[in-house]
Amino acid sequence: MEEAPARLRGKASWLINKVSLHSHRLRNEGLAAVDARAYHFSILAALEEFGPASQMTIGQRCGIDRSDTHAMVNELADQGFVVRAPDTMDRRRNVITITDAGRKRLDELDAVLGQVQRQLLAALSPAERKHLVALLSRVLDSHERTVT
Amino acid sequence: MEEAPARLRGKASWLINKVSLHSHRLRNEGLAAVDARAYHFSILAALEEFGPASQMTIGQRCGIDRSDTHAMVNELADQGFVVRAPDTMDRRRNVITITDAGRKRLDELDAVLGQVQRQLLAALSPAERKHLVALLSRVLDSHERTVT
DNA sequence: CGGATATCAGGGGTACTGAAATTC
DNA sequence: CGAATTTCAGTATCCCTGATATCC
Repeated sequence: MEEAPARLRGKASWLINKVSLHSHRLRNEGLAAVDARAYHFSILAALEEFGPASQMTIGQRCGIDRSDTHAMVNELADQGFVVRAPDTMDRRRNVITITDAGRKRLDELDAVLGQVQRQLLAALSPAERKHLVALLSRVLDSHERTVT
Repeated sequence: MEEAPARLRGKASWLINKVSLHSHRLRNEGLAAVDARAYHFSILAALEEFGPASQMTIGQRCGIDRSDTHAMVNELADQGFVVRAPDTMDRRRNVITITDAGRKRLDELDAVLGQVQRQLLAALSPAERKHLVALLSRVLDSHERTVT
């Protein structure tokens, strides 16, 4: 790409969008190599950290839409990384539980995504990477807290 | 959204994706209020800064796909903000030129997007906003330069 | 001829919406 | 009854590819 117009280059919204595209590409390439998708990692991470949960709860924790959560849980269940079982206490719910294979898968995907972070932020020093993560976290928090 | 899993919160790729979603939402809301789209601003900015150009060149400068460039130029031409004329030197090309109305429109959209930046980065101090833009610019440059 | 541009048709992924069925 | 959860069907936008026609 040629040099972009100054009015674009200076805008955070444009930069974030462009960096997000590179991030998407690197992430999907890395995960495709192990036959996984980004949502797989998100869901497994939520189940490992917070324990078994309904699909609704998983979606809220990961920021995944209810429709998409359903499809992704299906894929993970087909691969044996989670188990879907009806909740005996509240039969509207399904309880999703991570399996031992799912835990291994989570660690595998975490390693892949760690490498993706290094590729994505290769131009920054370790201290700068932490600073970028901190700044983005504060921006994100400010928008997610106001929703509630 | 509830608190996301730590494995997600710490990853730059995940943060960028989430922030990008908020950015998209704020930007589209702001632009929709004046009946515009993000690509309109990009194209007008490129024409104003670099002068009349073919659709191919505009696309390269703004990072817009050739198919989308065509449709967006159509919209801008319908609104009288640009003029499309065949290039007398090279009749494969269309030369796109910004109009006076287009220049006014560019300033209008720039003001809207300036407000969007302030909303998006409301949690950060002016110095932190500059730092974030600088970090993102370096990340972006490192990925766009290697492509060539 | 090869190479470049513009145009059209359409695919694929992601985020999202509406509505039905079930259960609390 | 209203509210919550799951599930399915479908929409919208964006990014991208393939193919064709035209012209250098």
